[in-house]
Amino acid sequence: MKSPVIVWLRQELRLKDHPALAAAGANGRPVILCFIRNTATDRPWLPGAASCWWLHHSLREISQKVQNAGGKIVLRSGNPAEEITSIAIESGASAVYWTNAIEPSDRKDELLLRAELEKNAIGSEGFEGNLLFDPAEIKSQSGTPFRVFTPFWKNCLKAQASMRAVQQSSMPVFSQTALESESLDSWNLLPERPNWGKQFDSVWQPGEDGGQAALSNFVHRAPDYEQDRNYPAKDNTSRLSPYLHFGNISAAQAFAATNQQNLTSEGALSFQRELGWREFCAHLLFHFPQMPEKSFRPEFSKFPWIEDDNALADWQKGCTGFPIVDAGMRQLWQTGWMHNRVRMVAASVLVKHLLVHWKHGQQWFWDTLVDADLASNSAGWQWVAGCGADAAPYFRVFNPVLQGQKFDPDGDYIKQWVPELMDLPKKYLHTPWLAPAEVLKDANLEIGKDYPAPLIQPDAGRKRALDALAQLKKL
DNA sequence: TTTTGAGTTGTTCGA
DNA sequence: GTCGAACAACTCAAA
Repeated sequence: MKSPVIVWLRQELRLKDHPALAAAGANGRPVILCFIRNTATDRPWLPGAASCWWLHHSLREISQKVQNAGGKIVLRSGNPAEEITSIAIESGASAVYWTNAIEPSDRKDELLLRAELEKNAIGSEGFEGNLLFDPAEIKSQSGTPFRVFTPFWKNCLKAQASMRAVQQSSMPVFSQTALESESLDSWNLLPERPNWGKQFDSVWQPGEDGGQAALSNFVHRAPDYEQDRNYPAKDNTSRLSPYLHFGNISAAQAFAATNQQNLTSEGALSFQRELGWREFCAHLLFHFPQMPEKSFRPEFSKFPWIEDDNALADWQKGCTGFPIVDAGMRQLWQTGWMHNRVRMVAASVLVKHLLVHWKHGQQWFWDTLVDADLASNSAGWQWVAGCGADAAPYFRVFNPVLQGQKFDPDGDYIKQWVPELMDLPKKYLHTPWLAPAEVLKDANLEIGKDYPAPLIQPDAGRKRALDALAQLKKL
């Protein structure tokens, strides 16, 4: 009887195109899958509430699949190094395999586990699988990590030959283990009181099957992606982000799928560029592990942020008085996701018009997004705030009214998520506070009662942000 | 080696 | 109404 190999799952909750799993199951070796709910108290960035929802359903799906194949997933809570070593000893495993992670605390866990396993003469190996490229391999000509996206992605495309390819492998043999496992339900990953996730079920199908379905659905829409992706009402983004974050599908699968079908389509190339941004953010976090905590540009530690709990709460609830922002924030709360264009506008309003520290926005998105990803979320917020790598120039301040008029010209998106504005004529949909009294009356709307007045006038907010940034330059 | 040009997602102003 | 320029500072690659 061959001794089993353990595969430690984290953010690669799939069975196909899984290099660590394929290697573990090679030559008919029995495989034990395990997932450790990390309860180490010194660990920052434990999964947020929406992430927990997705995690629950992904784990349930994969564990069902493994069960159907005659095995089971071992679920444990605690410190990964200790738990996995003890699982390995209990099961007589010859080795533990995993997929290399990017998050600093995950990488620390890998080192600790490797050391623990070595002490017990158990093998260990980390595999690629989450990204298209190994972030340690990509360097500019001067040998340093890239800090600008375009040269980074050019470099990646030039090196396409060394991009990780999709791996076809048959289902491994799963060990019929008697190892103890906690029950998924006992982890209480789903919301209860209140059950804010009740709309999630109708919007998402977490897991590998849902990911494959979303990918093939997107491939048909990809030709129009370039044109339509900026219009939230058209809803022609890929919606693959949570599947990619949890590894329900791999980035390599997504890249390959859009390559086959639409080799020459602008839309496919533009989508692959977005995969490139995911890759770039991971690259940044890998090389600059402080990114989630500290501004990339050190001078921003002196930025005159305003601690304004009321403004923050209004922003979180979708009550800023800017319809496009409020629509986005409510879409986020109700579905765990927000359209990319609207994310930029909502984020810009928080950090520029309201001068609230980007960390508060980062934290809220972390808790509410089903696709919350430490690398992308942190890099994105720093980009909007202007303190990140390859960040927006300081003078680039989104005007929430103009953005709404440009990208939701008929107000369909706004009306979907801010129904109290339903009867307002198109002319005032983006500026309800400017509507004449009789128009408001006809629309059954009282500003300040049915819908808030804007927290700050767009031009005043813009000026205040530019002044704050100018002040920073003088220091 | 040094210089030069270009760089995800914008807005405003003045011609 | 449309269009180009201006709005920094810095990274990277190519000339």
